[in-house]
Amino acid sequence: MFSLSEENYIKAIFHLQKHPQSGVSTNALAEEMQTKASSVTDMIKKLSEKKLVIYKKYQGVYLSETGRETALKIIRKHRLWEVFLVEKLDFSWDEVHEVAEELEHIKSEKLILELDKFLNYPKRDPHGDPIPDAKGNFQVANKILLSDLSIGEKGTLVGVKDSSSEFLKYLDKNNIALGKSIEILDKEDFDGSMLLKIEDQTLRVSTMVTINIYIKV
Amino acid sequence: MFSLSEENYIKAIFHLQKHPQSGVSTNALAEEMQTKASSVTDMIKKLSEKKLVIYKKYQGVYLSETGRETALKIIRKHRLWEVFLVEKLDFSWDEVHEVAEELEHIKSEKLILELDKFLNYPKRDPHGDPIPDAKGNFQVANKILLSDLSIGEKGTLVGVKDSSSEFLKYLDKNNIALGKSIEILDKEDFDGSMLLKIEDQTLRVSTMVTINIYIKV
DNA sequence: TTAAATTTTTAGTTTTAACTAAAATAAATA
DNA sequence: TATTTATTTTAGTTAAAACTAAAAATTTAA
Repeated sequence: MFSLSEENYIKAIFHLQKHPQSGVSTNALAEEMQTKASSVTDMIKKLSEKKLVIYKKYQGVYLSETGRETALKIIRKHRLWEVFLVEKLDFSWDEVHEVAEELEHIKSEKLILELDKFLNYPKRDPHGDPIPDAKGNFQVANKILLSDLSIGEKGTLVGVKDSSSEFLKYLDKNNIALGKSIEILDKEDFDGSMLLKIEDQTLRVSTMVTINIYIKV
Repeated sequence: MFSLSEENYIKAIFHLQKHPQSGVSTNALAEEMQTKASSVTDMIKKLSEKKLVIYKKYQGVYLSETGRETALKIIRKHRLWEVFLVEKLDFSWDEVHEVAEELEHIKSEKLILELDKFLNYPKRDPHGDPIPDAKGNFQVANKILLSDLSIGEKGTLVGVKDSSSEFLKYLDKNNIALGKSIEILDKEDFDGSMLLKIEDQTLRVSTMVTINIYIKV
């Protein structure tokens, strides 16, 4: 149906489109895809001809409805495979991304349907991100960034924004994991760092950490 | 490491090399790869530069030791995924090949090590073919073609030569499966067809069938 | 509101892996 | 052995997806 490269572009546009409501810029896409702006323009033209994106010169690019559906299918596959790797093959949450990046492109409806069943229809991946169902629907959690909480507020860790291996290993090392309860004991106005009570332990973390953790209050 | 196309060529050469002890011909490879002889020549030159094959113009091509190891790794992955699909995801043995053709190219040592463990180190795939271990070793079964048996001989069905969906569905329909005991009740000299006793049923099959079933006597 | 800086697009190349057509080599046959 | 036939290789193209360098459009700033 679509080439590897086309699928990766669609996915990248989907991820970048979330933040701004405006179109995705050529440069932003080039950055995300680790390529040059000129290559992006070429590919966008192709995707536009295939009706996967809406594109006007110099105006940025948007996913069409078909494009959005395509993106959600790929994301569904990616996240289901991540669950598989962690729950069945003993991968840790910082090891799954790269492999899932490859597995997400395997083309078989049945494979994903059966994998979903085998995993018992999981709703979230190992990083707390929602898994779209076969129709592309998924629940958007009412989560907020840890950095937006004030002293005294409490919540549960439900996701991470940065899924890099480095960040996840830091969390592991400090015993911070999905589902743990967190309370803000203190917050430093100066640099935004926080003193947290995570279950029974107390820990001071920098803004780099607080802006990458999602909390459900 | 190697491109998708390179891996598929290596695999094809491995499969074709089994039969004749001589080199694999350009035309045979073209047939196997569903491409033109000229494309094959191009690719063989590249594989030769990468030391995966041994090649002299007009002399056919052979896998080098590295090439053989590479082929066995891909075959190991293919067959492990087939076991996964059948045992965990309820695929039938005629549905697994295509998907495994894609999965076999996923690049992760850990993935295959863990998958092997998860499946409890299977020795054979759903079609009875041996699965190489992590070092590339596998047991060669002392199997023979059903067509080579004579009236009165008995054995167990241990594999199929043709793994096409059509053939496998034919076997399913007639209740012929791996592990079943088979006895030759009669054999027609004229066309090679056989009257078989398979467990409790009696069935007449054509040569097309007998030359594609492996028996262990 | 021009001029400078930035972003984006165009034009032209490169690489990979295919292709066609024609030439070269090897094998088969008269 | 000479000639015909079949196989294999070479030469030159094509398409996808990247690239560089330069031109065009947009945005920012003087």
